[in-house]
Amino acid sequence: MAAVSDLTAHTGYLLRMVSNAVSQEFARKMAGEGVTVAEWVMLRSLYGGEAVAPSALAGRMGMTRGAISKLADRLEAKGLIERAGNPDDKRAQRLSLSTVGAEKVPALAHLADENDAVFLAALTGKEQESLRALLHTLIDKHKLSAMPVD
Amino acid sequence: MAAVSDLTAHTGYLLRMVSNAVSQEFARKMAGEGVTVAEWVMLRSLYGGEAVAPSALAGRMGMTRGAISKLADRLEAKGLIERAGNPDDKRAQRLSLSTVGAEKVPALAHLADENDAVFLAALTGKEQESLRALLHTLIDKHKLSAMPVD
DNA sequence: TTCGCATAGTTTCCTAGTCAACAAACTGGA
DNA sequence: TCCAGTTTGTTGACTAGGAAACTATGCGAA
Repeated sequence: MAAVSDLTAHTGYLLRMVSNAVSQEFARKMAGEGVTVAEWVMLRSLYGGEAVAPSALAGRMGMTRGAISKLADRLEAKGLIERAGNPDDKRAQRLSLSTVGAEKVPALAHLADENDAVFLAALTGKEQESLRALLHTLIDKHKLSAMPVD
Repeated sequence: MAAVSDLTAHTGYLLRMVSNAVSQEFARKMAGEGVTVAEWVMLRSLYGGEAVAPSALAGRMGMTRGAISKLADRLEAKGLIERAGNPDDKRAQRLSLSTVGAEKVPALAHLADENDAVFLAALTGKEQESLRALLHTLIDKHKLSAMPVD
């Protein structure tokens, strides 16, 4: 007999369930600020640093260059980021936050902090530490690096 | 000064990172069998039980009825599920696995088991237990129920 | 020098969702 | 009884992202 394990028997399943719950709630909060999660990640990635090439962001965010191109279009249309050409290499661009964009990041970051805190409040401080440690172990051992967006 | 915490400071972020890694690898394996993750979840949900109404599946899978309708179209076109009318209520339908569909589930389930095992092998048995327990705590406390698909 | 290949970003086509409007079928209170 | 409101599944418009083709630019070896 082929044993068909229950869906919830898989830790991957539980992970997705929990992860989705946090993310969806977070997406809802971001939407209230007129921003998507992907947009938030890009804004945060550009915050307080050098201007960044779209292709570099693609790597960091785990998205294709095509997706980054469109995402940048949207953020530029909203006036939150700026595209600058690179005189050294006419193919290249440098993305950076606009003033408005930079001003918006702290508020969004606060929502992110809050979202995290509320969700994790279901665990004790020790448990939270434990969870974080386990996730870090998985990330390290699997050499995960892309910032998740979807 | 408004403190802007690092993206990776959020446990929700780590969760999404790990969850995405497992899911994407799983999606890749499912794709090799010509099935998407959402399709797998629907197939598994229909396995070994009564026929189910689309709207019930929508609830279980955390998707809209519209999405379920289209998903069922695809699975029906692939010959993996069957749609039956309900004489008691002419609006309603009952979805069930076709013979082919039922035969396919165990193989897919095996892939799911394997995917999980490989990923979690980065943790000791005790750690795996611990992770599962923490996730269950979060699920219980937040009363999560929808089967995650995306 | 220049030609072939690599690289950066864009664009087109496709997929899989959501949301909201809808038709058909059911239900229950006046 | 019958009609107003609800529920079921479907559909169309829209969105976000991936894959791959495409354009423009840069670079290195012959």
